[in-house]
Amino acid sequence: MDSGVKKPGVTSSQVAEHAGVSQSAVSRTFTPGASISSKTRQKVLASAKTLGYRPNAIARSLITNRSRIIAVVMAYLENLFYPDVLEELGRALAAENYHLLLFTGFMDRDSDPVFDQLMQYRVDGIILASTSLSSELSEECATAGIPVVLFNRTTGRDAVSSVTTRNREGGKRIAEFLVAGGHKSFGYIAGLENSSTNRDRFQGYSEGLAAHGHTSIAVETGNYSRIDAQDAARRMFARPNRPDALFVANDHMAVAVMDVARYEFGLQIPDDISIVGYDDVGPATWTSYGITSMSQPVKRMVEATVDILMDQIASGEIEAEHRILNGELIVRTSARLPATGIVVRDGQQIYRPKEA
Amino acid sequence: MDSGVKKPGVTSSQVAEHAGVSQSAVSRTFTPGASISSKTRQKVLASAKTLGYRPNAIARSLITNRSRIIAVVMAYLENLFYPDVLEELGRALAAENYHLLLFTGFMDRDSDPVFDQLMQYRVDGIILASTSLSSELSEECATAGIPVVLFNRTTGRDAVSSVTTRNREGGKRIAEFLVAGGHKSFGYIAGLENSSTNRDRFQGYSEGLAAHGHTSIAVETGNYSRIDAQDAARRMFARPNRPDALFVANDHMAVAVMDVARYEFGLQIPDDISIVGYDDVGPATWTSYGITSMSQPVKRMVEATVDILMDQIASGEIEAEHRILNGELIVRTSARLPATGIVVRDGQQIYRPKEA
DNA sequence: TACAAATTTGCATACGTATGCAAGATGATT
DNA sequence: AATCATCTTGCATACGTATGCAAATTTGTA
Repeated sequence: MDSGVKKPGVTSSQVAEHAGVSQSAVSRTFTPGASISSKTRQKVLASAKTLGYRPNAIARSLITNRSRIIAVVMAYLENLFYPDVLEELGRALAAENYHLLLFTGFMDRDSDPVFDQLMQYRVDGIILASTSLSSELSEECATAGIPVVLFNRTTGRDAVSSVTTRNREGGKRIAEFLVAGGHKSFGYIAGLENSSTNRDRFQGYSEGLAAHGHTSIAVETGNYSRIDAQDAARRMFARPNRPDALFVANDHMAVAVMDVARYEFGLQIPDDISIVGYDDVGPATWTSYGITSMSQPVKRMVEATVDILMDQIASGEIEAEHRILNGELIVRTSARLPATGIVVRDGQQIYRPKEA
Repeated sequence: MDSGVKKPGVTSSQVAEHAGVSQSAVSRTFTPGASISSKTRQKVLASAKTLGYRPNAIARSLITNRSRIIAVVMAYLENLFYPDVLEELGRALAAENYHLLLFTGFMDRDSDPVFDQLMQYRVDGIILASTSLSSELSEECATAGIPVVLFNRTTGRDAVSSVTTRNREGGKRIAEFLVAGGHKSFGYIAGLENSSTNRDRFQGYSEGLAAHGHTSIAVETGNYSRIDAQDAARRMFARPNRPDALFVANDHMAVAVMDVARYEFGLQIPDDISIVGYDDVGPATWTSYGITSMSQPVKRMVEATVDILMDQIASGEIEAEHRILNGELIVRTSARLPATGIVVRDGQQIYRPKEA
């Protein structure tokens, strides 16, 4: 039964009075690197403890023009890859004493309200980890002078920083792997059609196949969504000339595709059809699926992202920077094995054809 | 190649000057319900648009003592139930014009730093959706006068609000379902041992079984973690008297348990063993698993949570409130079916024994 | 038209902190 | 002991907005 009023909150002035020093002294006590003698510092800390004082981050932000808040925009969390990323981001940002303001669940082109919110909170940086978000948003932010990093995505004009993996090379390696496995007909379940990851992966895939004389690819679109992927799979498997090798643009869709293959079409994997995914995340690693998949190194991607942001915040320079990391083709049970090229590293089977 | 300085940011005074009015007028234009004529309002809005002005939420917070930020604390996102909750929370809070500050990835008892951060940002409310978080934290926040809601969790002393489902009744219904299915020996894969959900689910389960004369339950602990659940399953299935009915405390563990059962022990589900889970989330619904599971109505739980917070913020009264919602036992393929009691609602099979 | 009531406006101040500047305290060097 | 360099400290002010109060304006009424 508390009073109906709002919490009062102890201020630095109150601490100052209690400790018999100036408000400045209190401020300096809680400002790393400020000029303060250890004697008064101790006095202040003691008073602060007894009064239960904590610096008001809001007021601090107002004067320093730094909120120590990073906005993270993610269209959806249904794909476990993103929760994974989110958790790592939380860790990495906390380590830098930054905090994470999450925006999610609005995958329409109607990005303006989000942008408004971002601007209103004067966030110090923005991470766009959404494959389906208007790329105007990123430009808008950059124009406003706020560091932006595209996570797992790029835009055509590279005015804004990004962190990605070699999606094209990944698609190519998958093609080589499937060709080496002796497959003859190939399919592709696409992600969001206007996303850079989808474009790059498919480009690499088709280039890789073309290099071995395979120029025809059966394509259906799953939009990186489970439901759409199921429908795409149904169309794919109902084709008269069903492919015997299938690259699904991410693992999230791949598990849905595998369920359709097994339980709706009675297909044996990998005997009747080989399936390869992308991300190496969550269910892909479970025994039921065991998806052969190009990995994306989440931890290193997150490190790079935070690194770029911290750099730009510290320097004030917003020069676009592009970090491109390597993945590996993790070999499991969802696709037929080629005769050679599989090596073991860190207890995992990976595909590494000798490049010559 | 921008200048090295920080973004300037348009202020209300600049807008005021441009529009030929006072700063107060600008403020009132952006304050719903404030006293302002529509004529000056239009002038201000026009100037604001041309200058690209957006109210500074930080400065506003300082004076109103309201940050419009809700802190969400989640220990881990590995279990898809939580990303699901997170996405709904994002939606619900955005609808109320609140924002979501996410804290995650620190499941140690070392909660003090988190608490510090929360306090420093003067968040308007806190949602603790973490099963493994020190319950002291919640009391601390309540003491500080900040509304707190425990999500999917309670503490012994009900000084702090909570939103849960009827876990005990859920456990009981699962017991009845398995007994009605003709099972004779029963097991339980436990969640975190000191969590309220685990305690309540197990209590209901054992009460329900006891009511039919089954007093011995094989228990192993999976700590709501995938890895631990696998180990627990191995121990469980290696027992000489392996149970033929198994209640796994949540779906996240249940899928791991099913994989162990099928691929390490060669068990047929549900012929050799029936498995029932809890949450009705993610993989549980996939064909590969098809877990019979007690549902938790995420959407309604989130609504209740936000509702409680908004009430307490608006009124300033922090009277603990406990919302307890109902779930249903969704029947799929992971457990043997009882002869009666299964009804169809909304296209789903659920178990509803006639209570008499 | 005159006057009261209601509405709108600007002034001034407050929110809680950080920081440049000058004054004061301390220590080092001869 | 005297001079100078180095630290500490407090004062005053600024950050960008909201709001009580009184003055100014508009609206309504007789």
